[in-house]
Amino acid sequence: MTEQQDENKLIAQRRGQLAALREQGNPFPNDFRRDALAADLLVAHGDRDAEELESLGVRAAVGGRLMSRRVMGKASFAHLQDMSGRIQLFVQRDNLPEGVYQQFKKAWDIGDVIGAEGQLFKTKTGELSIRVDSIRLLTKSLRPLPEKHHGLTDQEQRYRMRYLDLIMNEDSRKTFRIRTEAVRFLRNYLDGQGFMEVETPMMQVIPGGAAARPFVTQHNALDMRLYLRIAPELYLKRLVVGGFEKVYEINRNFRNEGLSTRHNPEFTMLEFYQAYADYHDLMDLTEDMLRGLAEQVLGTTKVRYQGDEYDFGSPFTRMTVKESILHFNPDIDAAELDDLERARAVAERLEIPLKASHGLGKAQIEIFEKTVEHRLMNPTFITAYPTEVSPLARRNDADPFVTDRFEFFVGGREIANGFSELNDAEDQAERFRQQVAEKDAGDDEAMHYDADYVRALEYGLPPTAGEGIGIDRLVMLLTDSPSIRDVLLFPHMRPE
RNA sequence: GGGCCGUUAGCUCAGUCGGUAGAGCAGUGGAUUUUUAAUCCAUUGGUCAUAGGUUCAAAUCCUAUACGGCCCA
Repeated sequence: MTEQQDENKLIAQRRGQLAALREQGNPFPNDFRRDALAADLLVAHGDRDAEELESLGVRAAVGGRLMSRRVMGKASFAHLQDMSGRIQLFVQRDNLPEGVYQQFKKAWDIGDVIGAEGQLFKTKTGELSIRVDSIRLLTKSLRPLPEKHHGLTDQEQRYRMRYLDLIMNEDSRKTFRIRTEAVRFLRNYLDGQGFMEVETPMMQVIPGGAAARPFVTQHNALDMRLYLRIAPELYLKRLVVGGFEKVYEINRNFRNEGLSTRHNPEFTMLEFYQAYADYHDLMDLTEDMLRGLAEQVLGTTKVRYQGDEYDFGSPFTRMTVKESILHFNPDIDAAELDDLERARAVAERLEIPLKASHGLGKAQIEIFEKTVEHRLMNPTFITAYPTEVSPLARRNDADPFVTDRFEFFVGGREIANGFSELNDAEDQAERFRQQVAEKDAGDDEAMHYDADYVRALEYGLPPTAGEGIGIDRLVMLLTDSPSIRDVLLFPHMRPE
């Protein structure tokens, strides 16, 4: 958008007012100091009656954005909005120095940032208000705010101009406060369990730890290609090798994929690793942590999402991939899932396209994703993922066809993925070689061979379990948001 | 990538069968010293997303493009 394109008469008018204000001095002063927030005043004095307030004579200086103005001749009511909420101002001509009321009425606009001071009182309708005896313009706003009662509803504008969305929509402010509170809870929880927060590279020479297409960038001085990370996993496990036996990181991952209501190119992941633990321990931890999270952030373990309700209070369901397929597909026989040819026939019946290179494990997962995943509504752990689709997970001792791995689902969506780590360096090397073969065969999401990671494992990774939790999807659940864009302050958008 | 829907005043939205572009809020002028979607009177404001096409005539019908929303892969 060019500078001039969206100018209009309303903006021109305000520029005129600003020019007039410049004549009188700096229209952007920064010497006003407030001593109260709207919500704090309401908490402290909202319940007092008119006489009590009058006798107490409480004064307050508030700063905020002018959100409404009702002029009734020589007196006006207005609402000021600050970071905490809103408070009403009662502005009277005869209570202000000569000329100030006229400025308030004519030169200032809704949307301007104002500082005001006066005594608290109750209006005859009982609303706590400030009887203003001092008021100043602190920032002139040049653009008109959206309509006061419908607000800003256009999704595109809400995403592109989040600042305006935040000014206008309390729901939006609430969503991002919950997001911050949720992340804070998770940090506190893990800190309390003795985990250490760390930061690992966002730019990697070999993008590892997940199956995804990376973003590519260029380091000029070293003249080399670098990748934005798709996961921190392999670095966090190097730290466990180094003796930091309980670590976590909350940070951005980048995946070069399409956009959808569940996908943004950059998204936030919590990953944590714990030595001398297995995937059962992490399921227990996850269950306790997420139940506590819901209680802390929502005040209840019943999470309402898009008209449904998910119960985080009861023990989370746990079943294997195969059990879940049989549970949701009564027409499939257990034996059909144990034979590649028969599993392929099942996939064909379900209209799932399989590549010739896909083995039995991949076939099972395709059937699972098509028929089970979207039906896992209440919190559910699915375990025993095939080794074929789990190149970094430890094989199960009793059944090496599967790994000691789980994924966690709520509302039909994958929220977390965890497993006992593969710490057999020779097995890991072999699995990397298989991934490379798949990449050579055309799978551009297959992993690279990471020789330094294998070398780290050769020094010895203690028995360890690790997990990743998708923060954005978790916050979507907690805030009843239908799109990932609703929980990202600045979601990725095509250029205007 | 495919399908469906949307784009009209600063914002929220109407716009009939193709026949002069509408409302509310905001703004502007006026009245108003307890309003809170304040009220009352008057009033300004439009590249109907963009580019083509059909037609005597297009916001309206057709095509393409852009951006967005929803669903599917």
